[in-house]
Amino acid sequence: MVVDPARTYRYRAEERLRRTGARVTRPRIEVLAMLLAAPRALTHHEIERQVNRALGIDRVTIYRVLEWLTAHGLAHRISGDDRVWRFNAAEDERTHEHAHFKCNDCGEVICLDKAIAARSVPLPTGYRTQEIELTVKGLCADCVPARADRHRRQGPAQHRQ
Amino acid sequence: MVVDPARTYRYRAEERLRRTGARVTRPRIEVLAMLLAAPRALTHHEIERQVNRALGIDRVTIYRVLEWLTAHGLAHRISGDDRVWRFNAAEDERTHEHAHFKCNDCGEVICLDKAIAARSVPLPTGYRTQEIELTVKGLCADCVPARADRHRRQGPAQHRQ
DNA sequence: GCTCTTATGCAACATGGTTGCATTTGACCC
DNA sequence: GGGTCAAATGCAACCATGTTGCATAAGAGC
Repeated sequence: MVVDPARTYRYRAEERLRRTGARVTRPRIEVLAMLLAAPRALTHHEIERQVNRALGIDRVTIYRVLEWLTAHGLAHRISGDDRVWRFNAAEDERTHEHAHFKCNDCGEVICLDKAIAARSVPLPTGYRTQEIELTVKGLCADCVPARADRHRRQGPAQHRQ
Repeated sequence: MVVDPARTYRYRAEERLRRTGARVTRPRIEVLAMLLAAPRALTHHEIERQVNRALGIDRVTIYRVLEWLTAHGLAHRISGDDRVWRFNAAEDERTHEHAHFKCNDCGEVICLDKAIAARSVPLPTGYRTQEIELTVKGLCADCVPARADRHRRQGPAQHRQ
């Protein structure tokens, strides 16, 4: 039996939305489905390009949907050093460990959640830890081979947004 | 013997600038002196408020000076989740470990460099680590006691910028 | 299908940072 | 001390990312 993959993600998205008790709307379904389908964290831009073009959903709505999904634990937001937020579907509706990898060349961000035990870090007296965020930066599998080459000719790639 | 502390920092700043071999200018001296004097990372805003008001140095120049200091290893840039860059004087002109504490209440950022051994983190096949960035978030010594209290009355504080 | 709340779309705005270009200035040389 | 010239500065205009206010549309319970 052949299934349209996008449809499957939409269905899963709808289900999750329904569980929150809030309204299940087209923009929420589409954005969450896109996050569920993505193998890495997506920027507002990437989502807008697809969802706005296909369905004419407004960019402000997308911002608001992303904020709402984050607030309701269906997605989480990763802030990098390029001043662009990236979003993931929350794997299992509990908070995750905020461990990420970011490619210094193409800007790709992926989650590393597992494996990273958030150990305690010594702080000055009186300070209190609430969360620990670990970001590994480097080169992703696509950029490791491409890099030396590309740099010789034209400098680093534009980051995906 | 009594010494004007600001003058001392300016002197140290000048010395470091001179060692780079590049031009030693007023904006560079002032900005670097301010970073050297600060016990925590400063935002462009904080620097601008002081340096622009006192000396009329342009905000664009401050941006460029900060960029230049960073590129020359005299300062480093910390990017938080509020889309604001913060700057530290580089302690010893070698790269540091990028371990920071950020207060979730007032936004203060301090360096934790020591103590945090950058251990290796397992990545997917083909990925390569270049740097590891560790940010601990929580409450600073000033905000731990103030918080419960303030929250009851008026919500969290504005971050410093 | 009616009603009421909530979400959406649109336009205008805010913030943080960048670029282009004419003018000024630090540093080297005499 | 003064001349020279590349490099730094100041200014204005710009850009990217994200926000706000408000009128309209559309879920969901009945």
